[in-house]
Amino acid sequence: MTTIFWFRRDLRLRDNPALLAAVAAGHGQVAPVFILDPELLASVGPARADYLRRTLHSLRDSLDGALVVREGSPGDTLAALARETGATEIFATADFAPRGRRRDEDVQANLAAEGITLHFVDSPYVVTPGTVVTKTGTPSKVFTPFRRYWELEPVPAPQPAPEGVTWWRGESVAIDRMLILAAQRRPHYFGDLDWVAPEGLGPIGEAGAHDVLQAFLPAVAAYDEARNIPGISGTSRLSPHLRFGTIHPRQVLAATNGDSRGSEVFRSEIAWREFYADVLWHNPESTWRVLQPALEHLRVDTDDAAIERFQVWARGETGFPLVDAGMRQLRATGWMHNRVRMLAASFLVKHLHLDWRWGAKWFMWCLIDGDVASNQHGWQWAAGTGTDASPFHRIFNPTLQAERFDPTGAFIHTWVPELRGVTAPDCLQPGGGSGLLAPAGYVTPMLDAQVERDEALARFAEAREARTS
DNA sequence: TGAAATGTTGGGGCG
DNA sequence: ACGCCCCAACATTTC
Repeated sequence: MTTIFWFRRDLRLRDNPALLAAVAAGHGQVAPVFILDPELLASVGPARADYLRRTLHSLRDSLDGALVVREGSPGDTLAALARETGATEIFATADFAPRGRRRDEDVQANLAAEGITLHFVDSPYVVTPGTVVTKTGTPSKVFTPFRRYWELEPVPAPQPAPEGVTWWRGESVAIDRMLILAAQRRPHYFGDLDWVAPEGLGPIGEAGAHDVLQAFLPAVAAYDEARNIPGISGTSRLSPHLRFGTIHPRQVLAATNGDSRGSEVFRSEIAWREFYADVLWHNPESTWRVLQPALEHLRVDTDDAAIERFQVWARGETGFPLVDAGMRQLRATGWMHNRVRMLAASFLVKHLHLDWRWGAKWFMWCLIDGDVASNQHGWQWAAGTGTDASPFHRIFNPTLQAERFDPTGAFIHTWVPELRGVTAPDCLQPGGGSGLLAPAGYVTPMLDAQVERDEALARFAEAREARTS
């Protein structure tokens, strides 16, 4: 009897244990479905929705056009599809983010009432969130011990794509309805910030993911140093593919298991992704609530002037070249180099005195790899509010970061064209330098970094005092 | 996966 | 030869 395979964050055919389970249970007869859930899509950012749309076209191609796309609530849609196909079993890869967990529990219960079994198999992670525990059986709140236990977990070998499957074919709505349903909920502080359709997204879909991985392999050995320089292509660029599961981290680890310092550091970055998923599993509220009680009442600005500052930051017009370069890269490509993400986040929290949630929201709006666990905890790390986060008083100096990580100004010149006529070290300075030939067209710095650093530390002291008194 | 302030040390110039 | 000072380089502390 035909089974249903519900695609979610695992948009691939290779190394997909849940899909293999669906094929086995259906004796080769499977109805592959992706559901456009208006409720969920409404708060998905436009960049990621567009990326997902392209990925779905690629998935449909690799299924010979058989991907069934339906619009509606997952429970009703799956029940209807079960009636059409006669299926009584549905398979999906388990989801571990708070909203997905809630949805999956509801859908599973509703389908069970109709005699349909929804099976959850595998996870988007090498090690399923919640399984890594210390010797005392408690989850690890600190990354380094987490990684030590994580590394001890067995890594199953990647499995091939299913063969000899007869894909069920049925009616679909247009994949491109994604663009209409997505990005409906805009926070007020975005104002009229427009969305720039990202360019240069790189190879799309499952085949694209493997192309990206292959292209990265020669660079793995140098990853430990190269990954910090935004001006060179030293990172894997796999994040959007891991986000949508066009490749599984198992497959990535299997290909990068060398013993160079570079591959060790790269595996560690995979471990960070899994650590954050694990933290979210144990603390679903950490999506929007700080994990450090001491910083719950850190004073942040929310008035009109603060909203204006937020938008200057989002547009990449702060006058701090490396921050602006990163923010413009984000808008133009839907992706930002991690080194610059950390700097931009530090700047929003420590120099602009804004709520990290605003920044996290903007990143989720623009990022093609935007993932609740990694994004929110990355922000909590930068804001000093997370578990095992950077202490609040670690404040990035935008100029020093530029001197260290973009010493020639290559990255700045790519994204801040106004500064192309200005060479390093001038182009690394606020406003692009204070030489006689001040760069035409570039903005003057929106603030004095020294002054705002002191202000951030004062607010930090204030929050700590309020906590202890 | 901070930065800045403060402290320590040791080489070398100099009287 | 010796003490003194300067200061770069590095280490530690503080925010």
